[in-house]
Amino acid sequence: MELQHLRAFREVARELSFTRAAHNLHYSQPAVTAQIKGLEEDMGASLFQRRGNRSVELTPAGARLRPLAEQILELVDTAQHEIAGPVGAGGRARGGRA
Amino acid sequence: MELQHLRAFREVARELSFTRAAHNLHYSQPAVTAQIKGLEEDMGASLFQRRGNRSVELTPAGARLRPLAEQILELVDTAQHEIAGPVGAGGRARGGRA
DNA sequence: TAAAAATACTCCATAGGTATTTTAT
DNA sequence: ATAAAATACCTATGGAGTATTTTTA
Repeated sequence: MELQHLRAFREVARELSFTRAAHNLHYSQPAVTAQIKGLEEDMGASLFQRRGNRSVELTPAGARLRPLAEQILELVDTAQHEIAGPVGAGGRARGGRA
Repeated sequence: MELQHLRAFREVARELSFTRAAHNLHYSQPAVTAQIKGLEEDMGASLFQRRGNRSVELTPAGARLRPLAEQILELVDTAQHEIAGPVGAGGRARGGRA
């Protein structure tokens, strides 16, 4: 499982569109398709029900993954702020915080 | 941030040794060094205090990251079980717990 | 037919390995 | 001198893009 794939998954789940998700994430549509595919293989389950041109919907597995993905990404975000941000402590404040 | 890097981080943090962590994770020592380095650059902070041959210790930033990393990886693990487990065929959840 | 996802193909970045060097005790 | 991490170097995998095809409403 890769965080990038989870991000793609989250976006597609929100948009219910690979194309829009790709646009939002600044990826090409095929890239998102590949990311989701990779995640699906990784999870051993289909996450979305694709149907040609219109309507993408979450499979039961996708629906179960959704909240987990959000939690994970939120935690990652927290980590990024907790660590990257207040690094000055213990080390040395690089003149940042006002 | 990459999950693989977090796994490496977690292992090094536990072992306080790049070599042992590498061994446990079935990676080469340089691979782990690179993973940690990547994570550090990604986080914008040193995570370990390396000192030549002996003694690796967590920096304050590393210490802060540790619990977050464990939470994230645990959640990932949960996801892997929740999704990959009860899905089986890519089709439908058969009376799965909802 | 149209709109959206999948596929084919290529390129480049990077992850990983082996061999070696550097570092600190 | 030794033990451990860092560095150098090479290779292979895969992630991303563009162009195109397939699909179904």
